[in-house]
Amino acid sequence: MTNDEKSLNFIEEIIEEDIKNGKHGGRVLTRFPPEPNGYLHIGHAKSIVLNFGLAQKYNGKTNLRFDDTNPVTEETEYVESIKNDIKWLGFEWAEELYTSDYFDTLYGYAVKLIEKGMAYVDDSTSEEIAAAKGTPTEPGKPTPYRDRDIAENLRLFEEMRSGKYPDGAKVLRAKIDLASPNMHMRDPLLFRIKHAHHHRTGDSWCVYPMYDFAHGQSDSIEQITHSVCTLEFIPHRPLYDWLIDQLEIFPSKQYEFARLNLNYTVMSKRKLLQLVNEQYVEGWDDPRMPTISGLRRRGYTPGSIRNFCERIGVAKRENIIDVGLLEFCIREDLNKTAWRRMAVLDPIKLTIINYPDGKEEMLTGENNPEVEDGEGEREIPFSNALWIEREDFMENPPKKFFRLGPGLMVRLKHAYIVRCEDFVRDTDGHVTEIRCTYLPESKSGEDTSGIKVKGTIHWVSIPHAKTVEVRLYDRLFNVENPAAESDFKATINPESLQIIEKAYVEPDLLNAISGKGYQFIRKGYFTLDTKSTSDRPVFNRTVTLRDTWAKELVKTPLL
RNA sequence: UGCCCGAUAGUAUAAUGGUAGUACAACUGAUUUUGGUUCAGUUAGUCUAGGUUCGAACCCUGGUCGGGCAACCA
Repeated sequence: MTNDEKSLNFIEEIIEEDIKNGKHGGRVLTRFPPEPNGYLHIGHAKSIVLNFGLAQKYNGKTNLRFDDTNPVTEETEYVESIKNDIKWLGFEWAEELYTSDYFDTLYGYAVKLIEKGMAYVDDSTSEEIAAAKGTPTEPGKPTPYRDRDIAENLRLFEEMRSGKYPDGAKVLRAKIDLASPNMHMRDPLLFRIKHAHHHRTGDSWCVYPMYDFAHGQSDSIEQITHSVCTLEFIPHRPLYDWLIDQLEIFPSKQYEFARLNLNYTVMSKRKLLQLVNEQYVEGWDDPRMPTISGLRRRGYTPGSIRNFCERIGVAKRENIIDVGLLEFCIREDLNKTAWRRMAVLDPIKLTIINYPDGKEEMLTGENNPEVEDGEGEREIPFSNALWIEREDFMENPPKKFFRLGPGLMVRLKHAYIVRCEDFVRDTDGHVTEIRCTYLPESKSGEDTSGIKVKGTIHWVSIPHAKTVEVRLYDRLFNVENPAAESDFKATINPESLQIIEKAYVEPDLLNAISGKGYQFIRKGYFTLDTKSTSDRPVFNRTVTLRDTWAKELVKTPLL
């Protein structure tokens, strides 16, 4: 296989085979079918990239269909967020559709099934129905209502629809096989009574179809060619096919792939909702959440997420992806696009004793060293009083410490080489100031000093520094698979958010553009928070830079 | 103990009866005015037992392990 050829995933293989055989005239129509009862997360992104990607690749289209058959959990707020997230990811749907658009048709399908003697109204309670279904190892038994005649079933179903009965009094069930080894074929429920207000159809219905009598039928109505869903629907497939067969409608086909799991996070909507409701996080878009909106606020780009979804592949085996791969994808993206700026998060003062008091000069630094022209440059004010990072100085540095310490030299990024001559302690013995001399002939771009130094550090001129708030995020959970714990909330990382109320940044950072990524040199990638204001700028750390020095410290601790 | 799905380096994913490859991670080294980037390289894999075959990750059989299935949820 050459580099140009990319191997196909199993669904692509199926589609190519179908196209080759002229199935549906080579037409490909997929759908993305979210239930509007929560926000989209990175797992949905995998499905979105798959479904829309398949259509793009094979010259087809993708419908967006809200699977809104359960009025009690679904809300318009979720519809809006879902549409927004899909667009942000960069995809366009062919049609915006709702399963609730098909309620009339679905009702008609049910009548048709009753008329064929393939469905019946059951007055049993849900407990009775569950008991009569048997167990995986024992066949089910019929309830007393299974053999009602067609006319009576028709009349009762009509009465269910007209509101004659309270919730739970009756259900419509398919008449299939109570002894089937597949539990889903033991006379599954088709319609249930719910006197509830629906976010789109209002109060016009009090019977609502179940998933199994809505999803496949909606696929068929839309003439979806490839209905791609996750593994847990495999046992539903015989029912999916049975219903389409009995109703004699367009034969959509269902294919299942393994959903995405990411380590150190949770992916179920129920758990995410719990984190939101119980205020472990700020909301669905908290930057620690694996939601699309959370990742967006954190500073992830649509391209990085799409790329991640393509790299993880599509298969049928269960998987847990290392969140490190997601981080790799955003670093790869931001390294090429983020503008470089300097910010000091944990400051200590550095004074240049041979640089005149009150003197200042404007230095320049390219915005982006990864591209040819640097995407322009910005000015950086310099003086004899600077903030540097506290961790860039050590009183007793080891051999491989390429930063400041007594007698050591470093380059100040975009500025001069300095040598540490001295340092000052307070009465408690803490270092409060580092005193250096600088080499005037070592200025960046016009260095004639002939001196080479191993380290370069970032800095901010104290008289020119601006202050901003910086939020550092870490993984939300301390264990790889929180969902496997008896109490997943007990494994929440108490240090998942660290707020630095006063970080010093170079002045140009006040011009930061919302939505753009910035690299704080040597510290990581950051972006403006959605709640940032010009009075009080707030930056979120998207991800740190790779840090081989930190690894070195783990291998050979300094002290 | 019924039915269904699955099993390839640490994690994912290819190889579709003919040299087990790729990415991330890890580790070496080079380059570097970011301990970033980039470049070169190293380590590391077919769950198991049989069978078919000149030849099996791939086909067949048994086993083992993991996951799913009995919501008026989707």
